[in-house]
Amino acid sequence: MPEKSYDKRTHMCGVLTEANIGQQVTLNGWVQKRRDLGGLIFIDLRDRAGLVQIICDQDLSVQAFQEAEKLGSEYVVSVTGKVERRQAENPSLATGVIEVYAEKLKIVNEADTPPIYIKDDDEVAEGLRLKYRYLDLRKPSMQANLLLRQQVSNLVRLFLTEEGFAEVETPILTKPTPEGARDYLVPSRVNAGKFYALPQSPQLFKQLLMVAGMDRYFQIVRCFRDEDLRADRQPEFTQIDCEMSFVDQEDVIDINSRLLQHVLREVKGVELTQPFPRMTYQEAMDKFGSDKPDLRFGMELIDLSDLMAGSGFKVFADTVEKHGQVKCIKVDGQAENYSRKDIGKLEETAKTYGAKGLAWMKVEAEGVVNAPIRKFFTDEEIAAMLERTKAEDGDLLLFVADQPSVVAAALGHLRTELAEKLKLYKEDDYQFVWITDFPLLEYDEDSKRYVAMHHPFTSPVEEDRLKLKTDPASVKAQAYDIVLNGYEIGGGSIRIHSSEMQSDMFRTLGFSEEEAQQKFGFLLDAFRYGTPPHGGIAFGLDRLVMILAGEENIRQVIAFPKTQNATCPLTDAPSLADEKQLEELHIELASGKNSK
RNA sequence: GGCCCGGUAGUUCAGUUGGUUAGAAUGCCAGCCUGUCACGCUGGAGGUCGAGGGUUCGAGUCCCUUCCGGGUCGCCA
Repeated sequence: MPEKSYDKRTHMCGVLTEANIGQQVTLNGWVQKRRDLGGLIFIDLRDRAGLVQIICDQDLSVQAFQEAEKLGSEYVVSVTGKVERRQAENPSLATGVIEVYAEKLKIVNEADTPPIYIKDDDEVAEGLRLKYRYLDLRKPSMQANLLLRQQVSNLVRLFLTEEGFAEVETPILTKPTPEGARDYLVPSRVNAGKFYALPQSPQLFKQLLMVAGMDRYFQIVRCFRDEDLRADRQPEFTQIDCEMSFVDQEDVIDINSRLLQHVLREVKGVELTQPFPRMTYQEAMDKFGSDKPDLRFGMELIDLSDLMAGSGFKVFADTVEKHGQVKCIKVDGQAENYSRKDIGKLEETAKTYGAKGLAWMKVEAEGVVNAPIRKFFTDEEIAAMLERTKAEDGDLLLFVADQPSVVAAALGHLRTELAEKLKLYKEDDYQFVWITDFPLLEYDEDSKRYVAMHHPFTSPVEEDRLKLKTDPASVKAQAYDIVLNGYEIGGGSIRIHSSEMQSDMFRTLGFSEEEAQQKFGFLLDAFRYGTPPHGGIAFGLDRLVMILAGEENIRQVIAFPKTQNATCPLTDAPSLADEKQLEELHIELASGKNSK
């Protein structure tokens, strides 16, 4: 019988310590690095557990030495030898006090020179990293991210299971949803001309599971949305999806706060106190200009509208007159560090969010205000502004005057941009906040109708129920988002559980009776057979793991992500279909010609 | 769909006002080297300057188009 190409390993590379000194071990791994000193060859051998140094000395083993001479980067080898204490320790390596004296070395498989560096501090273009993802994933940081992801999934799964949640799978081939994001469509071969959609979320199925009496459901589930990508958005992503029966908003918030507390404790060793902070949507927008405020730092938006109403600065006064706002943020101690040019750049940022400009003031020594707009204000007005903003010498004030949504967007984004630049927060700080009291509906100018802010199955708060017909815009929703460090990592609501209420909601959204029946008839039917009050939440697992991993990009915690173009450089998906396949699927391309 | 940034050696980048043969580091190849760990030393190979078109005596450099990557606005119930 021919000898196997490798010897069975006894240990992982990265786990060897002083305790193994004197032991004979067999390691299987990849050549991270070979240092050939002529008569002596060092190899850094890598596996998932880490690196260990192998030493090949011809006085000890001619076989091992001769094989080692042939090694290149990323060759797969099998090494047997004795663990010994090093002559010179390497404190930067976990296994740095020991090394393995190779007695036998087998080249298990050769490797072409890798096109990208396989080390954590590389700066290889991301497109290349994705094309050679199987090499990129050999990097310790990427392996750590994937393992962290598994750890979080496991913690969630165990926690929810212990809390009585049942894990149930729901269909991936499902029905297109009229509201919400664009669907990925899947043609049906056996039903000519008909399509499934990939789920944007298992929303309706989890509600049906509540009707089914499952009481508490969860699923760690892939979801799909055919929208443009961002650093924190992929077209397919994973949700931790939960639903509970006979609960109110407080119940859902409580259990999920405890879930997050548990995850943070286990993963980060951080002890968060309960209850988590709360903020209404309105308060978040007013103070932070965002419904996902980053609470790791202050720099809140300060409203000066009342002071500016009759001021000498016409731009501000007129804006207030037209029901707009004048707000500012105070950048502590940065007056000297921001030149006009720097402020000009900030103004460009403000303009991307619709602001017409960015006014500024620098408070110099002894309360003297330096600003192009200084001349428009009386001393009393300046004094009032300084008092309101609590501005001190050396502070920089940045003002935006516009309609409230523009002021919020512009100052909200400036706030986070400045905080990042000025490092106003610690990387290992985890600030959760629940955002509540969202509006149920918002008016959509494009379609000239109300659309659900969360989704059309969200229940209004009890006291606003009757206003659904008379004053839809003022109705608050029993909806809540959980925000971590400025990222929305989850959101949910108490759902509508009566058929009539759900019909009312569809009417408010402008659906005809027929449309509602055709699109959601199955839900309305289900609701007639004894539906418990229910509600739930869904977390974005990728985003949560991204934050816990300290990454700024969701692709870093997904094994095989898509590029901004929603393509995969590794597999070259999406690709053209062959003609036969299209024919089977009853598809004719718009060009009129199906071809490769 | 809009805006911004980028694309030059396998990789990361530099490349002046448009001007001779497009450079560096690293990687790779060859030789030397018994305590390296960013090993060292010597030598070498390696380029469709993303693609196409234009301006020019002359384009990596200027103009137009286009493709690709990243960020972002819109979009993401």
